[in-house]
Formats: sequence, C-alpha cells, structure tokens
Amino acid sequence: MSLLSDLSDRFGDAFETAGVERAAGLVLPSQRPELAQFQCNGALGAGKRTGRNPRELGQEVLASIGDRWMFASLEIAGPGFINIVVTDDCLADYAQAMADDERFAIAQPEHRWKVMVDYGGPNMSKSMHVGHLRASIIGESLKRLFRVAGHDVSGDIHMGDWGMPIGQLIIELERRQPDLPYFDESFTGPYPGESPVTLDDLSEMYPVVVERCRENPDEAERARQATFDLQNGRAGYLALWRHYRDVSVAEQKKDFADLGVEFDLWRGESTVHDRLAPLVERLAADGGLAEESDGAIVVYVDRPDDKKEMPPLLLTRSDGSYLYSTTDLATLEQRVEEGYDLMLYVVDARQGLHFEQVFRVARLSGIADDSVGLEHTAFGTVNGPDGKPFKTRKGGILRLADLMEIVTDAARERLEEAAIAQDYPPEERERIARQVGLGALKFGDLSNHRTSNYIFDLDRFTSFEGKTGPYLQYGAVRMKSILRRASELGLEPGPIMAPTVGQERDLILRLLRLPEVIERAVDVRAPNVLAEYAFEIATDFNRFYEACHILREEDPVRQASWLSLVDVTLRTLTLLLDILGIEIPDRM
RNA sequence: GCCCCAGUAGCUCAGGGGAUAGAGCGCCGGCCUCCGGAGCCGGGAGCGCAGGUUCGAUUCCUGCCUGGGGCACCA
Repeated sequence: MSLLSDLSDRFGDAFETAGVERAAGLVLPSQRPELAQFQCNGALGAGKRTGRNPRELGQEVLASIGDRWMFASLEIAGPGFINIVVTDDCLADYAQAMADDERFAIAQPEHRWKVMVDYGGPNMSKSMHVGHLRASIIGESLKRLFRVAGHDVSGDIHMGDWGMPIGQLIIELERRQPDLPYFDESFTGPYPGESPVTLDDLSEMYPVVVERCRENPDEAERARQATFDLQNGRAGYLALWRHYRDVSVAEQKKDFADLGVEFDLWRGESTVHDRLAPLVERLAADGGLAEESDGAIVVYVDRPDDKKEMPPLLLTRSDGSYLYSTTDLATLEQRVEEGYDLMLYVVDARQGLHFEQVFRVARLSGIADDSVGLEHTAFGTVNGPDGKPFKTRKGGILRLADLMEIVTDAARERLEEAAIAQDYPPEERERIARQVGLGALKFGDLSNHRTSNYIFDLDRFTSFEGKTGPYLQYGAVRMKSILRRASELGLEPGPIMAPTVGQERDLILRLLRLPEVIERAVDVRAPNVLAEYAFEIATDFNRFYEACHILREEDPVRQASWLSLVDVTLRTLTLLLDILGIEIPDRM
C-alpha cells in the first residue's frame, strides 16, 4: 500500500468514527509545503454538509486517528484544513517498502481491462511527418502506462490502407505508365514481383493526384471507381495494392523502430475487408438501423436531445464502395469479438465527430454493449509559429526521419563540446546522440497536455537544458555514475534510514507519490502527468545530490542508506522514462 | 449558423473546488581544492471580459470577446 492511500485510510476511519462518510478522509500532498507534507480537506466539506463547525469536526477526527506513530504533527489550520507531517521513521519505512517492491507500491487495478490502443495510423504510401509524431508517441506511452498499471494491453497501428487514396494512386500510376499489366483486365499471368514504384514515388504522386481530383470531377469519379474495383477484388489492382503496401510498410517499420514505437498488431483497414459486406447487410436488413439515402447506405445517429447537428454515418458510397467509417465500425466489432473491453483511439482531435458517430452506431446496433469502453483519446494539432498546422519554411512537410536526424545532430554537437565524452568510442557517441536527441524530442512533445495544440519549435527540441528530456537523462546518468563508482569502491547499498537532511526528505516524499501519479495518469489518459512528475524527481534528486556528498560521507550506515535511495530513485525514474519511451544512456 | 477545443508571466507551457497560482526559456547576480556544471542557489511580472453556484472558483455553470478546429459519399 502507498503512503497516501494508507493515510487516507486512517483519516477515512476517523471520519467514520465521527459520523461522516469515509471519503472525506482523502489525503493529498500539501499545497503549502512549508506548512505540512500532506493535507486533508474533508472537514471543510463535511462540516458544511452536516452543519458542524469544520474546525471542531477536525479536532474530533484527530482525536480518533489511529497509528499515531506515523505522525510527527497533526494540526487544524485556517477554516478547517488538517495539516499532516509524518515522522522521518515512517518515511524511511515506506521508502524501504517501495525499494523492496518490484511494483513500487503501485496497486493492481480493481478491474483488469483488456485494452486496445489504436494509434499511429499512418496512411499507406506516405512518408511519416511531424503530424504522425504525436499519434505515435502518445499512443506508445499510453500503451506502456496501462501495462505498468497492470492492464492487459495491445497496440494496433491501424494503417489507412483501404480507402480513396489507394484508388487515387492507382489512377495516377495508370496515367503515367498505362502499359503496366496491372491495368490490363485481360492479363492473366503472374504479376511482376518487383514494385513498379518506390515510396518516394508514391509520396510524390499523392499530392499531384489529390489536386487533380479536386479540380476535375471526372478524375475524382475515376478514383472512386478504382477504389470500388479494388475493394471488389480486381486482380491487377490488388496486386498493385500489395506493392504499395509493401513499400510503405518497409519504410514505416524502420521509422517506428527508430522512434522506439512497437506495435503488437500491424493491422489496417484492409484487414476487416471480409467483414464489411456482411456487416452492412446485417445493419441494412429489415428492421435494421441502416437505410438508403441518395444511393448511399447510412445510419442516422441523431438524437432528439442533441444540441448540435449530427449527420448520419455513411456505411457505403452511392456506388457501394466502403469508407473509413465502415472499416472503423467493422474493426470495432472485431475487437469486441476478441474480448477487448476498453478501446482507446489515439487520434487527432479533429476526428471527434467521426468517432462520436461510429461509437453511436456501435451502441445502437449492439456491436458494443455498455460494458465496453470506447474512447476517442484525442490530441491537439502541431502548429507552426503562425498558429497554423506546421510547415517548413519552404511550405513543405518535415519528414519524421529528417526531424529525428536534426535532433540527433544537435545532440551529437553538444556531446562533442563535452570534455567528458572525448574518449567515448564513436559507436557509443552515436548511440548517445540518438538517445538524447530523441529524449529531447519526446519529452518536448509529451510534456504538453495531450489535448492542447502546441507550437512546434525546433529550438525546443534541440535544447538540452532546463525542463527537457536530456535534463532527466542527465540526472539518471549521475545516479548510475554514483552507483558504479560506489560498486568499484566496494560500497554496498543498505537499509534506508530516517532522512536527516531537507533535500533527502523532499526526495523521499516525492518518490512516495508514484502510485497516485500513475493512477492519475491512467485516469486522464495523459502522459504529461508523468513527464511533469519525472521532472520533479530529477530536480529533487539534483538538489539532494548538491546537498549530500554520498561518496564522501563518513558514516557508512548513512552512506549505505543514501546509496539505496539513489538506487530506488534511479529505478523510479527509469520506469517513468520507459513509459514515456525515453532511453537512458550509461553516460553522456 | 450549429458544435468542439483553447485563452494563465515578455515567450513556450503546467496546474486534482481549497490557504500565498507554478516551471522552463530569456534577462541579472552568485556556486567552497566537492560523487559529472546537460547541474545548483537567488532576483520581476500573470488567471480574456461579465455574471452565477459555493463557506471558498484559474478550476464548475451561463453569456460575450479572441484564436484554432469540425459539420454525409476524404481520411
């Protein structure tokens, strides 16, 4: 059990004894650290509700508090705050328990969810750019967070590989190379094993054909037809589609591997193709939800109490081809059948209406009953300095691979300035540069709240001082360095003693909050909660480090205790950075 | 027009109905023969506006202003 939950239990008991609901006993870290370590505000609200004087109620609660050994002081302050300071021995006990526990006192969840995190979502045939950064690292972080919290989690990339863009790329290639066998309906022989295009070709073709379809309705119609034919199994198009998919996936695998993002499932819209027709048929059957409208099949999802206009969800176009609404619904159905009971769609906030529509159809049709959690875990847009979606100076997009190279270059430069790194082998320097560059990039992104738009600032991702990823990595490296040198000197970590120095006490107090921080991050599905907390740990450690010279300490018992404290701090920070997807070098 | 999200320090951002709203950057000044100075310590300034709920509102509600986004055959 964590210190905070134990304290809340003690106070819950005491409030119950005083005739008040035990929820009033909730204990939180104090907002006024100079007054107390913890506070309980329950007497204020409960006093109001029961018509009792909050200060008197507080006194009554304090009178029946159990386990007095834990407390150094308990006071009523102001209108009825209960200020709590625990003893240093109590802190030492809890710190030791945390150090001895593989789960760091993180509680197992009451309900172990089978969670599907749907994130990344790159479209086929396009190189990944900065816009994919958030989807990828927020999703990866949430996946790891839920795992640490004790849930059963899978991550699915859910590639966009079955919609209109493919039809567009088919007609674009046909325009350029009409003689390829993929376009010859009479062709029977095996299609070439080599792809006629590279991913670079596709990336160049895509905006061209999109523009043409926008200007010319006939071209748009042809793209729709090609999409329809592909979805209905035209052999040449399918063969071509496989080439497109293969060249796309090859590069995406590399990009995601470089980024440290690992999917359990590499599915896509096309994965559920066989489910689409039966699904639509079932929904359109007599008495079903779906109906025809202007040739298309739609489901009306508006409700009488809707405050806003709620358009119907389109299941098919008027030509019978499918849209991403259809594949999303079919994918949702597949996931329910596979037993997932919580689905997190880590997707740009701008798709909010789409998910609301899909979720409504899932509920109305009974595809997902109320026991299944469906959430659009939305995130904000990455904007340029002008407040518009980010573009490079030339107006183009910045490829993710190029961005990773830029931050790695900056980290390498910084490393070359560092005297300490002069004799590192080149391979290690390269590895450190990559870890530090990515650390800056990921922390810079994840420390923003998930839902807020933020301004993309390259300087921020290439600066390594202050509240940055490298600051946290550096703190961890210092810890590793101390433990390494202690080991060389034959010094062993020992039992954690009661803290005697302010900075030491502050560090322990910070560490003991871990279980509640994890809980809160899970509740709000927000990695920035962890980023903030990890920064506070690193800061508290750096202060402790300045105040207490561990390797020079003359009292061997205290020194051994400090080594244990460094060890548990390092393990805690490592856990947090791992959830954020940030690696820690051995030295930097 | 309707709906969603946001407006906090010069800039970029945190902030869980509670007491005196926090960081980082930038600017100024300091850090002992000391475990790694990508560090530590000190210094100024702020909750868009108007109401409401509450003992108490940056936080919840309403309206307005400003910015971003969405609104059936794209994803």
